[in-house]
Amino acid sequence: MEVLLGLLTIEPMSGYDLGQVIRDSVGHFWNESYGQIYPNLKRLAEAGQVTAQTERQKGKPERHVYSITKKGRKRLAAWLEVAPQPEIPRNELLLKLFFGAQISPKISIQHVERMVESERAFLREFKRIELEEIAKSEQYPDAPYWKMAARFGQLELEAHQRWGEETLDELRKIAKKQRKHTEKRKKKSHAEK
Amino acid sequence: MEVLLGLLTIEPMSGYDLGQVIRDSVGHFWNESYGQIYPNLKRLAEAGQVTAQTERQKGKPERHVYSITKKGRKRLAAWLEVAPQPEIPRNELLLKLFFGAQISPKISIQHVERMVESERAFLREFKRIELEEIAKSEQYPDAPYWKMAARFGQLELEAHQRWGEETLDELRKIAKKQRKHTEKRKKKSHAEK
DNA sequence: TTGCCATAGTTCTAATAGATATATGCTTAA
DNA sequence: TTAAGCATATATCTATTAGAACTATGGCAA
Repeated sequence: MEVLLGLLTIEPMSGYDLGQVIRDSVGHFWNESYGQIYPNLKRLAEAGQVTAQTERQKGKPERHVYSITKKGRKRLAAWLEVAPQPEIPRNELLLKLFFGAQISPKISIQHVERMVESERAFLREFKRIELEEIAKSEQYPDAPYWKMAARFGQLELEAHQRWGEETLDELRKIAKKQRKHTEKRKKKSHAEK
Repeated sequence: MEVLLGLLTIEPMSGYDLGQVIRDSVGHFWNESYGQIYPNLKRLAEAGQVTAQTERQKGKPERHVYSITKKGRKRLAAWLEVAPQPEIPRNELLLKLFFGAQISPKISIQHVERMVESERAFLREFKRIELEEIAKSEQYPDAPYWKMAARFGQLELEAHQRWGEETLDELRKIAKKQRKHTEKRKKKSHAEK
């Protein structure tokens, strides 16, 4: 909920815009579905923490643009000062890997490869964002903070890539060992025929 | 739900045990509340994927020990082969940092320091676990997989520590600059009196 | 004309954390 | 002796959330 207030300090926006901006600016560490955005904007408006202006648009549907109020800024500031709660972890890849002995190592290899590949694309995206932030840093007082948040994502992705490489090595060793073992088995069974 | 099946492949356990084991073994990347554990065990039992045995205990309440069935093993294996979905991020510290320009840098410093300190304790815990895993690795076919999952946590924590240090440096610079600016302001306002 | 896409918003379902509560016993302190 | 605290063990409930599914407005292309 407070992410809406935070983003409205940058500029007034519609619910749809907020959804887009959340995805594009804080999406690597925060998520908010439209199922929450719209009802929460309504709540915030009722509480006098944002105001809504209806706009007619050419070629598009009519939209409600929300602006933060003084009251909203106060609420945001109060929230920002509260100690953050830790993230609740829920990493399906790791859970599947943890029980990996129940399946072929080839499957685990695929799971890890998929992650490594998709996160590589995100890493490239961070490089691009970094260049943009440098260009913007004179315009916005928030920019150093944005950069710090982005840096977290970058370091995390680098750690994931490193882990991915190590883990693929290990899994390939296990797969090789198993193949050997399977071949041994086959040989033995052939000899028995 | 499938984490329950996975852990029951290791040994039969009660719901309470499962809660403890989840916290202690996969807790750095997976969470499951008792609000899910009990209803899900019931569901799994109804589906014939686990069986329940009631035990009387001396000095403690009666307990239901669950064992995985063949059917349960099949379900687990099928689930393990499905491509994992990415984690939904929700990192409150980063969100609060992102909007840090709205508050004093001192508050942001506190938030980051708190994280660095608490994750340092987790890092020490990983070192301890690592020694244990080495000792166990002959006993369990799963042990290499457990080690890989633990390694992820370790690398992630190291990345967080690194980020924390960089970020505290940066925040301290901002705070210093602001203090200077505030003193300049004070001087100026004093001169105007 | 229909389908697709983008903008814009709403409702609904399934899932989850964690708070709260209950129950069984044992131990310790008042 | 009683109450509180603790561990084991389970169950219920509330608030929150993602994302699927849906509706609406327009424009453009097949």
